Amino acid sequence: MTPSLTRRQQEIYDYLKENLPLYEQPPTLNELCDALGLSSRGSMHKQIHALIEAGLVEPMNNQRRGIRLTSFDTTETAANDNQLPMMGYIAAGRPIEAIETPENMDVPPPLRSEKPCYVLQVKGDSMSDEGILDGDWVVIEQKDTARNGEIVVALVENSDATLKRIEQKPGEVILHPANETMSPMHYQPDQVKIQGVLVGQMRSYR
Amino acid sequence: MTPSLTRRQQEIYDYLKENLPLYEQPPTLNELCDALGLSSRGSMHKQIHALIEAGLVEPMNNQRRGIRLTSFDTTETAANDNQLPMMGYIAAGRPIEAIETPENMDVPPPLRSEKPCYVLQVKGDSMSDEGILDGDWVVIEQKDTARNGEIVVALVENSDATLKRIEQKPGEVILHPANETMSPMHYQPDQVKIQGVLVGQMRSYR
DNA sequence: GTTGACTTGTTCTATAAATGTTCTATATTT
DNA sequence: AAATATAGAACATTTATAGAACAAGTCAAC
Repeated sequence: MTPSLTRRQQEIYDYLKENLPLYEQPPTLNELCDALGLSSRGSMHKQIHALIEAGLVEPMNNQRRGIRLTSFDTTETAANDNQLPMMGYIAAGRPIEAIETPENMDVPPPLRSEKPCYVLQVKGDSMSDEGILDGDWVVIEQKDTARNGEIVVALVENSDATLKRIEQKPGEVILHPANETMSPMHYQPDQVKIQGVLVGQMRSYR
Repeated sequence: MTPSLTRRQQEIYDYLKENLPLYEQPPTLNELCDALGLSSRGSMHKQIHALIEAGLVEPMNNQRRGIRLTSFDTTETAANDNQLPMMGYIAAGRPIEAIETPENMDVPPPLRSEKPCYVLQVKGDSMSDEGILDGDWVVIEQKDTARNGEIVVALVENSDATLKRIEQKPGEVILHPANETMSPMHYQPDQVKIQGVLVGQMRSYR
């Protein structure tokens, strides 16, 4: 959290974070007074100066309309950090094929979780009955446990990676293939290692 | 945003961006004064000079009608803005259900085209055989033509919107349902209006 | 060509208004 | 009492503008 601000300072700072991008030009102190219900330009200046001291607002040396948030915080606000690493390819029944240097991909927030995630590209049609087609990108949250019914990246016998719905019972793990003509596969719990859980999927038709 | 311009500088710069292409020749300072409501050529010169200092206008050393924008800013216009409007919901056989105020969604570049695009959310399982499930987001490029085999948003009889593969023959348009148990539907070309082409798809499992 | 009026960019000074800055005084809260 | 918040006055600087003077090019008339 930001270095202890007073109530008013926090209020003004919140307002700036929220509304500064909406102005065509940064507002004057008087305009800020109107917006926040002050009537003294001098008072507003004092508050702004405190925010400058706190390193949250760029120092504005006599510049008119010079109020800008520190770059530190614009990044934190705009949080345009939607990039996740694209780690390789996954095809049912084969190990994950990692690529040398993972490239970053944009992944919108709804398609990922707050936890660490990565992206794989699907090879083959083994999951087509689940709506995951050849060439799709899948977003995987990195974790080693899952709830029943989730689709997981599972490593079987330390060699084969698959993307399947998981069902865990005492002493048994069942992987349900998407294709309904194929029967579920039963394993001992120590034969199956969960590498991640499917949280998002993307496809390009171009 | 451009390196902090004053209010007037921004106004003049915006005017130039907007209107410079409309002049047969770049305007003189006096013409700019007329256009922007100044009466002093000297004042206008001072403002233009500030824009030159800021790197937004080409330096014009005594040239007549020498005002030109720097190429710098064309790049800034094409800014890295991955946001597309989420316009509403599409369910097979019903009109598109528009929402009041479209919200913006992040859409990674591979899932969209260079042309204007928008996002719809799918309702129902009518496209599940194509790997498009209930709740998926689809990215649509706004255009009224398509190539055979593309998936389009088609408006049939001005009332029903569907997402289907299109096949266009002379005098006939065929819409192929994803579900193979259903038979293709044949229409007159003027019964079908193409509203866009599917270019991307996203799904959240959370 | 040369001349001279005209246009146009450039530089300068002066002025008014807007706006940031600093200060003092007073209330309010803790 | 100390910290916080506010108002308002006084001051300083920036911004915007006008207008004069000058230089350099343009163009028509001779």
